[in-house]
Amino acid sequence: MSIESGVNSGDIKFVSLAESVFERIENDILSGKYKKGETFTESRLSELFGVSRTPIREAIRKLEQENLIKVTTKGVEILGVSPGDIEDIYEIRGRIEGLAAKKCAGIITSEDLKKLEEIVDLQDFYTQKGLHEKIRDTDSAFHEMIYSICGSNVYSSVLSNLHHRILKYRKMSIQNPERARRAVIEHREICEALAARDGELADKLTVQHICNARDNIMRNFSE
Amino acid sequence: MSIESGVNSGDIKFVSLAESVFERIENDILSGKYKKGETFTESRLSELFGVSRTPIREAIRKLEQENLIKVTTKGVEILGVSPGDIEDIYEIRGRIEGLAAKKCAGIITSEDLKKLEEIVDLQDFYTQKGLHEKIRDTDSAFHEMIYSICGSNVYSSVLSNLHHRILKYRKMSIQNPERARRAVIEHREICEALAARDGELADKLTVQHICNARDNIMRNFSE
DNA sequence: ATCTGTGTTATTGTATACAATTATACAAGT
DNA sequence: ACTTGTATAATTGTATACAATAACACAGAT
Repeated sequence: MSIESGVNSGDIKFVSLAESVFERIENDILSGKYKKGETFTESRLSELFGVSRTPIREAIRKLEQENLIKVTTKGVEILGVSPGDIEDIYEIRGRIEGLAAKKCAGIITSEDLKKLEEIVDLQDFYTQKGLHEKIRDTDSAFHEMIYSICGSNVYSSVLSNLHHRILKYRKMSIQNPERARRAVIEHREICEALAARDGELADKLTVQHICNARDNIMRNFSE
Repeated sequence: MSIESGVNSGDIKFVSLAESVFERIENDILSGKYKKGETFTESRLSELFGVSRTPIREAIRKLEQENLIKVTTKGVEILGVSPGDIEDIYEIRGRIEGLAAKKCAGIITSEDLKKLEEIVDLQDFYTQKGLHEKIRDTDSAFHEMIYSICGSNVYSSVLSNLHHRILKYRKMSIQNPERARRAVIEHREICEALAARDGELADKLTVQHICNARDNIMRNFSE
């Protein structure tokens, strides 16, 4: 995130090379930079990122665990996320993200609510400006915040992982200005339901929101 | 698995130390051997498993990715799976495992079906003998097979991960002989629905099966 | 007594050397 | 032509040495 948004304390956190390499490779895969089937040797990645094989290997283990790569005797093979996976991801999110929203309604604090509304305001602002990357980042922030608030590590990790995996496609989706505007409105409605502590409504609105997002993405594929 | 069950080819697969250490630690955590909050230094794990820190660290990265441990500056802290997580896991499985079964009905082959029935036969056998570990292993095998057959990496990885995490509690559950017998019957019914290619029925039976398993486990907690 | 600074120790993070494994090319035999 | 064996090279797997970082204990000042 940017300077003003992510700073809660002035702490300077040490980030290992292994961790940053992991994040860079993950992002490259999820944003479609590497093609499915492409292979890299550890040495190649090592010189590509300018670090030794040790942190590369640690990053590889994490990517392996996320099913984004496959380790073979010839190197690391990119698996990535196929268009076919997208439908499954939306199917699952459609069934459980509403529940997460319902959980939120019962326990959300006024500070959480304020933060959530600020995120939507920002998303609104970026949508009017047409800044796609920023729109997607605030969109991510909204959903991640819901996952975080809902108070369940299980829901949070499952949903976060699924939402994360469709990075590339969400960016495509949001380039449709009509859909981008609609998404802001839907996020606002979810906020209002949470503010009213109406779990059933938050559930219903979230399910509908995900269904709409799914339809929009699938339209992109058929065009 | 045992010698006779897992052998499809005579291949002797090389398994790295990192991989086997990962599996051993994961199993130790999931079976409740290590308590939540317990910490280990890498050196301690290193001498515990008789290997250098390198494979230990690679195993740690994978466990970290599974949210089973947390790496701190003082060592590796065990997070494990809390009883509170169990309800969430069943809630999610209850919503999506039925869908996976439905997918299976459309594409299952007769070989798959035969294997699945063999698993249930074995589970039946072990249930009559009262061999808890074996019962749980065949129970795992049944569900993992469904995940594998359904033809979706997304469903498979999400469900497999969730199912895997409740290892300890499933063992407890199955020690109730009445529940163990019931589980065999329910598995058979799911098999029959799949054999008849009845997706709706397979869905409904699977959802009910998970609901029953959940109720049984929750009973264990309240007693 | 409490806070603060500093040296020490313990621990994780990284690089590198070496071992083990697997793939590949090529030759020889059938 | 095709298989089979073998040497070679490429790659992953592991151990170890060292660097960076963070925790800790303790002395000294206020």
